[in-house]
Amino acid sequence: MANKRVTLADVAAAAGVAPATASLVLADRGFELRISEAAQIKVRQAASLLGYRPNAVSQGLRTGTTSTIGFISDNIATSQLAGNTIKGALEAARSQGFMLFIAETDGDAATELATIHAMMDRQVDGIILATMFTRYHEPPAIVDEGIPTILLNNLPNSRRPLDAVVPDEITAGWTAADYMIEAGHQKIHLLGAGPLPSDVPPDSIAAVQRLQGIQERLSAEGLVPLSYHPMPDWIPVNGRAAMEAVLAQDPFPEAIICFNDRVALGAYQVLQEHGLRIPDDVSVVSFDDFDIAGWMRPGLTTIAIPHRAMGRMAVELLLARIRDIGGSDQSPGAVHRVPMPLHVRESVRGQNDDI
Amino acid sequence: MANKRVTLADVAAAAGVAPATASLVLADRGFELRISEAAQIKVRQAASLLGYRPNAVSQGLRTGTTSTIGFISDNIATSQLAGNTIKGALEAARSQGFMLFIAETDGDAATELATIHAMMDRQVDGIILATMFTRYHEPPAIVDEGIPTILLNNLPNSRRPLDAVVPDEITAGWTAADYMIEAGHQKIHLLGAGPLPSDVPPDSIAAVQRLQGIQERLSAEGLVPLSYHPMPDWIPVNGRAAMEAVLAQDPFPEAIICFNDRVALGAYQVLQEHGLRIPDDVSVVSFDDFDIAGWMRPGLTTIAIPHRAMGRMAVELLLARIRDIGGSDQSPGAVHRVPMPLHVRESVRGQNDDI
DNA sequence: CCGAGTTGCTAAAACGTATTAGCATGACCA
DNA sequence: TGGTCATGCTAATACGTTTTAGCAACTCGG
Repeated sequence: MANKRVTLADVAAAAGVAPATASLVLADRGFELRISEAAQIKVRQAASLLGYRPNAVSQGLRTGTTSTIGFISDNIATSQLAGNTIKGALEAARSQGFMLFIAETDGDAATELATIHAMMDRQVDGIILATMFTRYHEPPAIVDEGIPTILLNNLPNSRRPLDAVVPDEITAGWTAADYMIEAGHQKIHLLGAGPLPSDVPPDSIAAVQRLQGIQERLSAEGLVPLSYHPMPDWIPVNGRAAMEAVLAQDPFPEAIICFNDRVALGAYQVLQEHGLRIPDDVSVVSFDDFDIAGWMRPGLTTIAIPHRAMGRMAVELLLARIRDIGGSDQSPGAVHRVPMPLHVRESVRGQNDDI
Repeated sequence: MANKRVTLADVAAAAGVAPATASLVLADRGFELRISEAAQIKVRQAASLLGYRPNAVSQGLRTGTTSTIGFISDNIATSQLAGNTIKGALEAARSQGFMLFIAETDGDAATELATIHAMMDRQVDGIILATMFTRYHEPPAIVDEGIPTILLNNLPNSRRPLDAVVPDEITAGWTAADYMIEAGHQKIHLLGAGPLPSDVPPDSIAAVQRLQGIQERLSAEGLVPLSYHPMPDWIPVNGRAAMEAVLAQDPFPEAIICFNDRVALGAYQVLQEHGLRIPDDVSVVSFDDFDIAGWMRPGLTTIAIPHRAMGRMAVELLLARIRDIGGSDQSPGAVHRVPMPLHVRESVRGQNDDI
C-alpha cells in the first residue's frame, strides 16, 4: 500500500556502494572525484531500475536552494490578464526546471508581507511581485535585503534596488496616434483621459503614459486632440457616455482613440445606435487587446498588453539574478519596458482610402 | 549583508534551554511534556524577540508534510475562467495555511506526468488536477495509489477512486429552459447543439448535459426545441451563422437559448443588424456568465459557471482527505456537482408581459 | 624494500526540525 | 535510610541529501 519512495541510500545499497558514491555519480561529479567507470555504471543502472528521483525537500535543506520561485500578485482573477502573465511565467520557469508558488494578496500590504514570509519559510529562490494593472506599488522592505526580487507590472514610488518589468505604454500611445495619422486622420477624440495628468485614473501608469505618447506624436504633426473625455473607470458604460458626449459636439467624428477595449466596446454600441459605420464613417483604435477585441464587429484594432512576454521576462530576469547571486554587475533598479504590439483588425479605414 | 535566518537552535540558546525544549514549547506541547511555565515563557520571549520563523523545508523533511498542494491545470490562460478557479482555490488554501504550486500541462499527458512527479518530489500533500473546460480526462495511474488527489472540472472515463468537482450542468440546462417557460415562451431555438449527443462538441460535458437539462424541462411541458444549431466551437462567428439560420427559417423568433455567452454575442449582433429588439421581440438566455455578459446591451441573462466555488470546494475536499489520510470512510470516487446560479439581467422579457 | 604518489572509494558532518527514550534531581513513603 | 515516584528537562536520532576530508590499497622509482 504505502510503498515508500526510493532514496539515495536504496540506490547505493542496490549498487553495492556508499551513499556518497551514488550521490557523486548522479551529480555527474564521478570523474572529478575518481569513481571508476564500472561503479558509475552500477549506480546509474540501480537508479534507473529503482526509478530513483531525488527528494527535492531534502536537497532544499542541504543546499539551501529549492528551484522554486514565488509569484505574488495583488489580484489573480482580473480578466484574462492574469492568465497570460502567469502562463508566460510558468513557461519560463518550467524551461529551467523551476516550480512556481502562486499567491494573491488582494492588494493588502499585511497579506503581502505574510505571503512573502510564508514563501521565504519555504526557501523560495526568488520572488516576483506582480500587479494586474500597471501602477505604482511600494513593496515591503524585506525584499531589499535578502531575496532576489523582480517587480512585474509595477514600479516603486521611491528608489529601490529592484528590477521592474512594465509595458512600454508611451511608445504604445505614440503608435496609436501614429496609426491614425498614417491613415489620414487629423481630428482625433480621446476617450478615457483628460488633457491634464490629473484627469486620469489615479495610480494608473497606463493612462498617463498612453496620453503622453499620443500627445507626443500629435504635436510632432502640430496637432492636438479634438476633445478629451476623462472618466473614473475604463468600463463600457463610461465609454458609452463619453461617445455620446463626442457626438453631441461633433456629430460626424472621424477618429476615436479609446484608452482600452472596454471603453471601445461602449463607443461601438453608441456609434452603431447612431447609424455610424466603423470604419467607413469613423475609425477606432484602442489599447489592451482583450478577447472581446476579436469578437466585436468589425474587429477592433488595438495595441496589446504583452502579458505573456512580461511574465516570461520577469522570470528570466529573476533566474538570471538567482544564478548570478554574487556578481552584482547587474545594475539592479533597472526598468525593463516590453514593447506593446499593434494588433491590426478592421476598425480603422484603409490608409489609402482618401486624402 | 547576508544575515542568516534565526533557527530553533538560536532561540534555544537565547532562552538557555535545549533545542528540544524550544521545539516542544513552540509546538504547544510544553505542558504535555512537563516543561515549567517559566521555561516556556523564556522560550516564547526569545522566539518573538529574535523573530523566529520555523524553516518549512526542514519541517517538511522531518515530518513528511509540507502544507503545500499542487494545482495542475491543462491550460491556465483560457479567459477569466482560470482566474476565478484559482482564486477560489487560493482562498481556501490560504485560510488553512497552505500554499499552492501551480503548473500547466497544455493538455499533454507526458507533461502532466512530469509535473506530478516534480510536485511529489517536493512533497506536496495533495494534488488538484484541473481542466479549464468541463470534460473527460484520464489522470495518470500514479495518483491512484499514493497521494490525495481531487479532479476539478473533469471526470475520468473509467472508474477511479478519485473525487471530482464539476458544475451541475444538467440542472443549469433545466433552469435555462424553465426560465424561458416561466416567461411565457414555448418556441425555443437552441444555438450550440444538435438534437443528438453526437451533434455536440466532442468531450464537452457541458454541451451534453446542458442539452439534456433543457430537453428534460421542455418535455415536462410536452415541448421540443423549435430548432437546433450545432456548431464545432462556441465562438461568436458561429453564433452569428446560427442566428442567421434561425432567421432564415423563422423571421420573428421568440426565444433563443445560446450554449454560451460568446455564441450569444454573435446572436446579439445579428439580431440587432436585423432590427430585432432584445428582449421586446426576442428573449435570449445563455450560459457561462463571462464578463461580456454584463457589458452587452441589454445585459445578458446567463447561467454562471461557479468557478470560484469550484476551486474552493476542490481544495476543501482535498484538505479534508489529507487530514483524514487513514479513515477512508470518505467514499472516494464521488462526484460533487456545484450549483450554477442564474444571473438575471435584461435579455428576457418580463414574466408578466403577456402569455 | 621503503617512501611517495596515485587511485578509488567512504565516513562523517551538516542543513533545521520533531520526537522518543531516558537522565538527574528532589519529594515522599515505609 | 533506601526505594519509588513525580518533575523538569535534554541527548540522541532520524528525515534524505551534498560535500569534504581522508583512508586503504596499490604502483612505482630509487
